[in-house]
This record gives sequence, structure tokens and C-alpha cells, in this order.
Amino acid sequence: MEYKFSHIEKKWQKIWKETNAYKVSNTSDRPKYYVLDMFPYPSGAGLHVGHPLGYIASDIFARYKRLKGFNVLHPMGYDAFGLPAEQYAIDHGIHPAVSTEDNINNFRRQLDNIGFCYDWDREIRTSDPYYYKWTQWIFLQLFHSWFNRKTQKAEPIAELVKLFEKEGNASHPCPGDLSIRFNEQTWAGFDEHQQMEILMDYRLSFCGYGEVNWCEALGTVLANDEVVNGVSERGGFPVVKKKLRQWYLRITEYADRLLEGLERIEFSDAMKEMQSNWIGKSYGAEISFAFKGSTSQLTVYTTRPDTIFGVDFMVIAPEHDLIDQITTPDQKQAVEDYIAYVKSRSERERMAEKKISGVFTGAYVLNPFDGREIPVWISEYVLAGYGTGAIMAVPCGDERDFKFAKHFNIPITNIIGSHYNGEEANPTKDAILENSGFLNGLVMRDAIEAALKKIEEIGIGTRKVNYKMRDAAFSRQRYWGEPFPIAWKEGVAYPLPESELPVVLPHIDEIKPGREGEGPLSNLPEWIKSSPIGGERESSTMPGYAGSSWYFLRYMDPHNDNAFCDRKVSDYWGQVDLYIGGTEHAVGHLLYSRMWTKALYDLGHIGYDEPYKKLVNQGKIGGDSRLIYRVRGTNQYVSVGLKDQYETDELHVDVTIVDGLELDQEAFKRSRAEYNNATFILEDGKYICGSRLEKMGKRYFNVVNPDDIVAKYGADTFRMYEMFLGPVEQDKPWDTKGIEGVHRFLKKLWRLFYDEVKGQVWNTEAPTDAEWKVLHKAIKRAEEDTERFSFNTTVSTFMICVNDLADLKCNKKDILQPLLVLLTPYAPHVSEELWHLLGNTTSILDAEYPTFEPKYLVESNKEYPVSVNGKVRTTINIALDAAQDDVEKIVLSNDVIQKWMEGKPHKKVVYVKGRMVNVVV
RNA sequence: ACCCCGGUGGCGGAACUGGUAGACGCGUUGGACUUAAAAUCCAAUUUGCCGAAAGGCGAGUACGGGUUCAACUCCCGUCUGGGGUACCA
Repeated sequence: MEYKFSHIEKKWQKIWKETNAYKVSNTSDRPKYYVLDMFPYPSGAGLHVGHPLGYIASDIFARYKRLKGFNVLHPMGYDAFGLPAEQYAIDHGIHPAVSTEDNINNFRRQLDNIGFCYDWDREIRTSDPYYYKWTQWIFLQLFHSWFNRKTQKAEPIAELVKLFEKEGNASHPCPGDLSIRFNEQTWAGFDEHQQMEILMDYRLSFCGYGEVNWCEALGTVLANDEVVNGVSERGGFPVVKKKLRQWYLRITEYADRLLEGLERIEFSDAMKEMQSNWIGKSYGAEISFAFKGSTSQLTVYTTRPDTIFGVDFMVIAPEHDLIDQITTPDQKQAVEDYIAYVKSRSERERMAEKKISGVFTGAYVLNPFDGREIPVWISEYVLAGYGTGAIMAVPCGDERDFKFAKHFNIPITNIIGSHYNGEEANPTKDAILENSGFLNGLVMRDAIEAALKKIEEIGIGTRKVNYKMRDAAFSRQRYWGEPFPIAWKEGVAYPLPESELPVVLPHIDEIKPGREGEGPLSNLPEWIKSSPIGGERESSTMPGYAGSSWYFLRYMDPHNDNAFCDRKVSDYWGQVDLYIGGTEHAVGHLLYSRMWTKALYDLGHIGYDEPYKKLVNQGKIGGDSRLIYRVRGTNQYVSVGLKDQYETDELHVDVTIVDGLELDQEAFKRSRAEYNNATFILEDGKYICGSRLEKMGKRYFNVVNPDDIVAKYGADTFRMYEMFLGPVEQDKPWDTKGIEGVHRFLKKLWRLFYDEVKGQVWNTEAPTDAEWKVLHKAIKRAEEDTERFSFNTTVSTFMICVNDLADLKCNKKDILQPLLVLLTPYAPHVSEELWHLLGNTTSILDAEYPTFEPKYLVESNKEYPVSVNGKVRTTINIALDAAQDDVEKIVLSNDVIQKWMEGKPHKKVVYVKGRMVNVVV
């Protein structure tokens, strides 16, 4: 009886399906555990071996937790809305709904091949109206809410209206526009239109105007990555900034809570760092400087008020409002030219530019403390959107300011004495201030506070906390996304009642951009006019991250028609205990879904405000490309070792026709017509390819399809090999060759039970101590390593165990059966098969995880490494319970040790019980 | 430029709180079984030197320092690869 993996795997996959082995109940006496994968966008290319890495890891952990007695939720679904499907429709005329369905079916087939334990009854698709009904519903919750800064949480906007009626907005300044101020009488005097406009500036999902990448030739709005060097990626048409009406999420109100929450969740430091950098909280001050000979003022934002005496010039953004007003007549032309130049440049160019540019406005402001005249410049390195769009430049302390000053020959004031060397700026906070008026003699670190106090005291500025993060744009002028449950009446957005949900995405035969930057839905006048509350429907759709911001909740209660998720159910499942996915979603998806969770929590819909308790980032699997070398101008190919003797062109060759590094010459000739008469220059009769590690992708011909691997070696081998490659978090190259080792391991395991010649070899004899020891060593390590997600070392633990048992010729059921349970999360099919062959009638999926018993590992002696002055010289067998004195005696009397002590007296003997002994002389 | 993560044999990697560096696997070499192949098994495999061998001596975890009885592990500096962010004041 041999190991027929393909037969075994098909058989058990069928049985597990028929017996609903992976069905999960929302009620259980067992403790819960929620394992979630970042769900995939079902692309047309299908899965390559890099994709399932995280899925396998989570599957192993889910199965492990189940064996440990947990009720485990481990669902899967599809992030099914998105741009590629829409683009595919435009290019090939196939409707996104159709291509998405096809792609999902293909993904599902590939996933099933690998033997995952997903409860497919809980599958979700974000593009399914039954799902996006609730995406729209949550959007409405956000629309009907505002963020109360006093309580630091989302509250119903109806409450805010009551407050306005009672006391105006004095105690709740408007986050959308600080200049909006009114009392209860003025509020009562506003008409509905005005009131709705004001409320819009408070809502958590709101409509405003934002700049987008507008491509006139394509008649559409482009995403940042669709714009390359200021032109569209497709077609190369010009792209300009255009202000369009857009929906936003007021995520900035949550900035502090998003920061605070990071302290309560287990994300990697790198991930937390990325999120807090993105949020970009900084403490500083806004300071106003009076213009010379004018009543107007220039307000700047700075984090270093201590350097105020070192200000040598001001820089304002080219978009700054004051420019027209302050520019002197003789500088007018220069300023206009500069602004025209800046406008001609795309945002990307502006950001990438390292060269210094700018223009003087002719205006001066006065330093409030010493009255010094400070010139005001314009430069593109200051951004309009951050702070006040104006900075005070301190060239001795800031590198960019320094370079600017040097470039335009602006004199530099040194306020930090010897810390400034005239060659480069020094951003230190440790210098003692000089040339700094009332701050002289203070250490900068302390001067910050002193300066702030003074600035506030004389009323020229206030402390200010700034965030880099912006409100999140939430609308797309696209077709393949969730429609908004919104209708417009005379320029005012009205929400549709909940009873109208879902607003189903209408069918479009041909997807084309609408007019005036509107989305394709605007081409359906009948649909636009079909609003149940009158007016016109919103023609934009929601972005990709809408559906993914809350999907972890829907898996808990996927068929609920009355709620996005029953509160009792979300209370039972709680947070996602383990979330596995790639780093590429570090700031997008993870921040948005954290915000949605907080809002849902604030509004009482769920009982926790962080969605993911622990996040593990899986690394990427790189492709190992194979290269061949064509002798230039010929159809002759030279093996890598000889290529330097010729002038060659390097070509990628499909990795599937290369065995290791050796090219299958016949397969190569067959692969393309142009290679039919290829000839080769060989070394040792072989054509050896070059290799290079690159991203796995079609263009490099290095894609390895998991289907092929599973067909050749089986799912169990594939699963274990993906884990064996290295730590899950780490990037690593794929090497198909190495899979043999794991496959051999499974065959070796099989032979402990059945022999090709002898048939059954397993028996029911009583194990020896040595055999128990091998088993329990494996139990201990497999459990510890799985718990800390060290799946690669668990696999080697299994190998060591099987090697040891084979050496001991142990075929005993008492040993082999618990081993199968340990192995189940990693190789479920072969474990289940052998489990049944041992005579079990229930499924191994619900077996009990073996308990480690230390007694089998207890030893009385250890072969201690003994060093002299830190160098290991010999090993001595010493009793484990030996005391320091005994050990000293034994060790010092040892011949080898005496030799290395060279007759010198020992200073001390370091004895670490169970570890080592070191003699210091 | 800043931040984060890494750098260990021919290769993927192991060494968890400092305690015998290189587990496990791939590859390579030699051997057994076989008519042959596949499969399987055995042995060797960081490196230099001495030795017929058993074995011994020395070096070694990117590089240079340091702390320690003891450093892949901790500290300082440098180089280098990858990722993130970006004229963010």
C-alpha cells in the first residue's frame, strides 16, 4: 500500500463537504476563536503560489485551535468590487458582474484544491446586494452622525440639532469650517437648505469639494497610480487637477483614538509606526506676523517656536490666499511667472523635485519680538494643504530652509552657537540659545515651552496640534462599486430611508464615463430620476475599501436580513483574534476599518472599538526567474557558463520548462514558433539557465500555479512546503525543487504505517520510554511553535520526529496516533486517512490535541559542554541535580580541562544548570 | 532624507529569555539495492591547517569597536539589501 495522495485528498475533501465538517455554529459551550484572512480581490490571473501563503498559515492555526477545543470561525469571501473588472469591461466588453463571477469560480476551485477549512456557507461578496445593502446602511449611520469632541465619540446628528436649537454651535465648533458660528436664534432663522449645509460640515460621511486627477481625453477621473508623469497611464493623455464634488469620511476626527487604539492591539511595531506616521500628529503653534506697513497678518505653523529669533525669511505656498494682496508691483511679474510654472507641474513632479525654486513677493513681515524685517518668499516646497500653508524659515536649524537661503543668498542668523557650522543646518534641540532675546541662555528643549507661553501671553499665537492625515475621499466616478443611498434636491444631499436599501447597482450595457466628470451611472437618466424621495440619485459609487471596512462583522451573521450583524452574535464572536494579510494594506484598509469599527461602537451597534486583536503580516513569495542567453542576431542560445564568450541578449524563459537550472530543450523549442529551430551551445551536454529573484508575475514568466504543484505532489505537501520555506512574516523566494524534501517526509510518515511490500506495519505493542520521549518532544515543540506562528520550525519538528521513529523502527499505534493529531493542521488529508486506517471512526478534525507530559523528557544526566575561558574544550556527563561544588570537583579533575588550564589556578567556575560549565582562569 | 525590518554554509533557513553556531530540508559527492531506472536506504558536506585514520588545532554569523566568565543574540559606529513615508514646517 503506497501513499496515493491524490486519491486520499479527493476522497476526504468530498467526505468533509458531505458531512459539513467545516460548518461553524454561532452558539457553543466552547470558547470562541476568530481567524480571518484578508479576503482577495478575484483577479482574472488566478492564484499563484505566493497568494495562499497567508491562507495556509491561518488555516493551520484555525485547525489547531479547533483541536485545542475552540469554536473557530474561519471564513472566506471576495472583495469583488473594483477597478480592474471595470477596465476589463471597457476593454473587452464583458460586464464586470460576469467576469467577476468567472474569476470567483476560478479562485474557489483553486482554493478548494488546497484543502482549506473555510465555512463556505458564510461566504460573502462585497458586490452582492444582500451584502452591500449593509455597506450602504453603515454609510447612512455615518451620515446621520457627528463626532462630539467633548465626549470623543460619534453621536447621532439629531442630538446635535437639539443642541443647536438650544444654544447654537458655540460649544461645538464646526470641524468642516471653523468660521461657521451661530446662536440658537440664528439657527432657527436658517432655512432647511442652510441647516442641511451646516450639518453637512459635521457629518461623519459628508460631501465636499476636492481635487481629483481629471483626464479630459478619457472623460474620467484617474487614481494616482493611473497617472504617470502627469499623463494618463493608458493613452498618455494630459491629466489636470480639477475640483469635483466628492464624498468624504471625517476620519480626521478619529485621529487621536486611532493613535490611542494602537497601544491596545498586537500589530508589529513596523505596522504601528506606519499608521502613526500616516496620522502624523505634531504639536506646535500657529503664530501671526504683522506685515510691514499693513494691517494684515501672516499666520504660520511651526513645531519649533523656540527658534523664532532665527527666522530669516518666510515661505508661503504658491496657492496661498494672500499672494495677490501682498506682492509688490515690481515683483508682480516674477511672482506670476513662478505661479504659472508651478501650475504647469503635476503634483508628482512637484513632490519629486529636488531642485530649489522660489520667488520673492517683495513683502516683509515683522518679528514680533525684535521688530526685524523678514522677507516673504513663495516656494513649492511649502504645501497649501498642511498647517497654514506658510512657514517661518530658520535656516540654521532646518535643512530645506538652509538650502533655500543659500540658493537665494539670504543671510543666515545663527542662534545655536557652535552647534551650527555654516555648512549645514542642525535640527538639534539641545543647543543653548543665542541671539534670541528673552530666550537667550535657555536650552532649546525648554525654550519651546517658554516661547509658547510668551506667544500666548502677548496674543500673537496659539498652541496647535496638527495632523498630516486628511479626510478620506469616499466617492469614485466609477461604475463597479456600491451606489450611494443619496438623492440630490436643489443642491442638497438627502439620505434615502433605510427601507429603500439596498440601492441596487443598475445594469449598464456599455460602461462609459458620464459628462462633466460624473460616473457612468449618470448615463442612465431613468435610474437617476428614479429616486423614491424625489430629486436625482447620486451617480458616484463607493470606493474599494467601503465593503472591506466591515466585512469581518458580516461573516459572523452572513444571512441576517434584519441587521448587518446581530448584536448577540457580534458579542459572541467579538474581535478578530488573528488577522493575517499583507503589509500593503497598512494604512488604507486597516485604518478605515478601524475607524468604521469605532463609529459602530460609539453608536452602540457593536461592543468593541478595535476590529483586529492581533495582526500577522505574511511576507511575499518572490519568483525565481530563469534566464537564457541568445547570441545576438541569431537563434542560438548559449548556456550561462559560456555566455561571456559571446555577445548575447538576455531573455526570460518560462520556469515550467526548466528543471532546477537545466532547460528542457525540446519543450523550449515547442513553446513558441520562433524557437522551433533554436540551437544551443551547451556545457557538459546541458543547457544551464541563469537565475534571478524577482516579483512573481506573468511578465517574468516565473509564475508557479498552485494547481500544478498540488497535482504533482498533493495539497498536504504543498501546504507544508509553503510553511517550510521560512517564517511567514518574511519575504522569500519560491523554489519548486525543494518541495521534494517535504514530499519525502510524508511518504516516510506513511511507511511507518504501511509498507509497499509488507502492507500494514503498524502494531499495538506497548511503546518504550525512548519512543514516548520522541513523541512528547514533538508534542512540546509543535505546540509551542504553532502558538508563536513559527510554522517552519514545526514542520522540521515533524521531520525530526518521523526520522527518529524510523530509526527506532517504531510502528506503534500509541505513538503514531497522537502524532497524526499533531500533524492534522498541517497535512489534514493524510492524517485523516491514516487515522481511519488505525481504526478510528470519527473525524480527526475533532480529535483531542495530545497533552505534553514532561515526565517522558526527564533525564538524570546531561552531556555538559565544558569551556575554559569561554572556549569549549570537552564535554562531561554530569548528573542534572549536581550541586556547584560537585560540578567544580568533577570538572577541575578532568584531564582535558586540566590541560587547558595549563596549571593556572581557577578564578571561578560558572555553572548554569542544564546548560554549560565554564572555567575561568 | 527620515522611519521600520533584515544581512548566518552552494541555497531556503535553525539557534525562543546571552550558554555546544549551522537543526530541518534542498543541492552536491560517494556508496548500497536493481539488468536498468524510479523509489528507498547509508555516508560525507562552514572553512583553513596537521593526520593513514580516530582525532586534534585555529578561524568563522556583513564590517570595525565595546560590555560579559560567555555575544548570531546586548550597546556604539560603518557598509549593504528590502519595505514604508516624504519638500509635513
